[in-house]
Amino acid sequence: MKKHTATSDGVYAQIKEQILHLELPPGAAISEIDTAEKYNISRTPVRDAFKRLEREGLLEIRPHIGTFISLIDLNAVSDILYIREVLEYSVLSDLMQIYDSSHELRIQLILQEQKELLGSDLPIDELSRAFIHSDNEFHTALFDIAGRKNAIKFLYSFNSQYERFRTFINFNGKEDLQKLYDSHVEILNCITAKNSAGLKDCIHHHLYDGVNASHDLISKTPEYFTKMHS
Amino acid sequence: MKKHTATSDGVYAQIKEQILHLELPPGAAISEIDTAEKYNISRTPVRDAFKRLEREGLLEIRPHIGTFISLIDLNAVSDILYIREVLEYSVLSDLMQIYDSSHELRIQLILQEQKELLGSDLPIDELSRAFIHSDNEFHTALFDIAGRKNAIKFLYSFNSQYERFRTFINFNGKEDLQKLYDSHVEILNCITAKNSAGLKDCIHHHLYDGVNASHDLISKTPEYFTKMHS
DNA sequence: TTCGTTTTTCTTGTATGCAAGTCATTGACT
DNA sequence: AGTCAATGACTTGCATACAAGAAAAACGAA
Repeated sequence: MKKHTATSDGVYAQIKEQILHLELPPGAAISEIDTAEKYNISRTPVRDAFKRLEREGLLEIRPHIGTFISLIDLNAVSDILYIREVLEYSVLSDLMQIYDSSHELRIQLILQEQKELLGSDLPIDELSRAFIHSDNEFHTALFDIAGRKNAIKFLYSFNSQYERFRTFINFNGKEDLQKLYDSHVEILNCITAKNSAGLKDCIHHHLYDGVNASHDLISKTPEYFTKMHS
Repeated sequence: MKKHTATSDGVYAQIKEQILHLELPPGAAISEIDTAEKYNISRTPVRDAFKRLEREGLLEIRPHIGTFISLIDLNAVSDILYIREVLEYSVLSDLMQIYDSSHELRIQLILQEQKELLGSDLPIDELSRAFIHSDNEFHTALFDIAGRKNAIKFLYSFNSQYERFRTFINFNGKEDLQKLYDSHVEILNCITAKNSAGLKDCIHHHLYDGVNASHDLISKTPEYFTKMHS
């Protein structure tokens, strides 16, 4: 257990991280009073944090029954991926028109960081965590250069379910992260080459390949997931 | 004042409505304790509601100072419009491929309702309210038919700022609502005619025309708006 | 008068006690 | 034994008291 910030925002951030990294597994119960005692604070800030996490889809509060870590909703993940694909293609298409060498350093630094991560010998959970962070930085930088920083902020504000799912599938192994890195390079190549059709394909594969390859991993821990009705 | 549901969700809904309809004007102060007394409840459920509204961008809570109805952020509205335009064009493009006469009744009923509203002699604020509701139903129905009901749910979950702005510009008069209705018909025509390029134009005008025509209205009540830095 | 300090009075943040609902267990009755 | 009702042990929802901070108001000294 880390530092106790003793404030509502603090417990929110800590619990959220634990949920996203699956340290608090989907379906598990988590009570206000236990959490309050754990952090040596009262129920009030814990309640605030819980309500926030509920709205992000990470907690399920059942009044007078209990609070539970929400199951991973693959339908929600699918919806997020769709929105993200559409939005990202639009923004990066615009970016193609204005991208030039003055932006190259910023992007290359991020890609370099990812390359080094892949070459390191970190344990898979830490590697996944660091890589996802860098991945988000990569996409944020592209959106920022395109003048759409707020658009990706919006995306990140409700993609918690997706981030958690990414952590889950990354347990599969380093290879998937390598593929993510490769597709980052491809995306950048499409942008510099002004290859619009290629960009569309790259984005699609970047988002969906990992998901589509995760079926057997899902079936190993079906208790983490809601029943798909499709 | 209406019914007091005496619960957190109740005050949330009521205050939100008052903000969206500008009954609580941007910039105005609103305190927890006053609100609690007004609804004959304690501060706790009021605080829950306030925090929710803060996250939607409708309130600004300044600790130990006060809580205020947020100013209308035109940059945020612009971001929402961009996201909405991109997403709506993508979804309606997909819809073009599957739309047929079996969906016609559902849509025509909504358009008929809008036509009747325009022909009625309701006061402008009630008319605006009812028309916006019907407008949302129109777009929701289209998304639903396209199989993307959740995508528009996401949109609606963070477009509070935009809805409030729409209420504001609708005070301009009935003509803008008539234009919205006309563009609904145009959008539908593009879909049935499978006219992709026309659809893109229609959506753009549908979203932006009202906004672009609102500059003089904005300058009449500049205290409602944050300073644009563009 | 004017400036600086102190106090008073607001605000929201937090802690805690009570109310109300749900579910599991228990126990009495058939 | 089997069935059903009551009780108790949890949970979250709400009410209220107190703490902490910020700003305006009041006050005193130059």
